[in-house]
Amino acid sequence: MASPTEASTGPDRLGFAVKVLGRPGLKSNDSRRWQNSPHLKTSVVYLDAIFEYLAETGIRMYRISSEIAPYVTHPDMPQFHGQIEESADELAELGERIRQLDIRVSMHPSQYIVLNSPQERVARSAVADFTHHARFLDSLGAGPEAKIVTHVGGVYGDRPAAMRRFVERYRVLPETVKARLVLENDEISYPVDDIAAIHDECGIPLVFDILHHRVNNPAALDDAAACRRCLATWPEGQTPKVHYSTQRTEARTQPKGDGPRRPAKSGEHDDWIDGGDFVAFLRRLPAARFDVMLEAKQKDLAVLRLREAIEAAGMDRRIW
DNA sequence: CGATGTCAAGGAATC
DNA sequence: GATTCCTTGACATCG
Repeated sequence: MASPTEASTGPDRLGFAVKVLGRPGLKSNDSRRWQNSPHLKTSVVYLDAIFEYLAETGIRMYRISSEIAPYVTHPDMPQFHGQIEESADELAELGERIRQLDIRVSMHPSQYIVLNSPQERVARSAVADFTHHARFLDSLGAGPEAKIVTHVGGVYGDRPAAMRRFVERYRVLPETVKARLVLENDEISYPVDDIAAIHDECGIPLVFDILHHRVNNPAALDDAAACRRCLATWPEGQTPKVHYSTQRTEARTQPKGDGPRRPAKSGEHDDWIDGGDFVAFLRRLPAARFDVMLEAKQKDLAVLRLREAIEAAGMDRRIW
């Protein structure tokens, strides 16, 4: 790499999360239960096949399942805790392949990982979980753009105090975690202006999620302004990342018969990305560079379909 | 084989 | 303090 940074000079990236739909039989992690001794090494074999598929389709961004190392932080199952070390060779090899393919990877720990919880036990286990995620990405030899995405957490009846707890706990995280942790606006509790305030306190980079913003935007910031606010929080030389999805407008399962149609729940992801909306969004941010993680139910198929809309629109801004 | 129950974990609303 | 929903898929067991 020519510069100390790793920002790509190619087009910005379009990616998807975890599950592959475009080819039958590809699994994203070893999800067997503990009785059957699942292992990270098995997940790595699965990932290898997924990256082969990504190479064939030219998809250059992918969110790895946070269940990749089964039970690795489970408090009652110490026999699972050494999986990352046990898989060091396999992970190094996989990481080499990921770098050759120039794929940006990320992870997104589950809803149970809550750094700002008033319960010390919960906060400690969040730190342990982040640490394990960082250790996994480090074992791949992934660069600094391989991020771990989280939310602020709960409100607990006192928003300022809950935000302060996030900041205080972020400040004392291990450096390996701080190098990778990024904060996303959520659909219920913490909109962009709140996470921006948290960034101002502790410097954590922000991931703009457009769907969450559209359903949780009390400050009435427009999409492009809110996005710009988040993009500006990233360190020089790292390409920011944005989450993009289209809101489902009609419930997936409808009552049988001629009865009234049931509306979708607010904030539910649609199967696909609205290409016209996406192109319009990008056109409002002509000078900005950022990678886009799509969160559509049709996963990789939605990436492939969105490419068609981008091409048809004849965009100047390059994203693929 | 198809149907059904289960899964480590938190938060919030409800009673 | 206990219960249920949130949301998701796929494993695992049952009939």
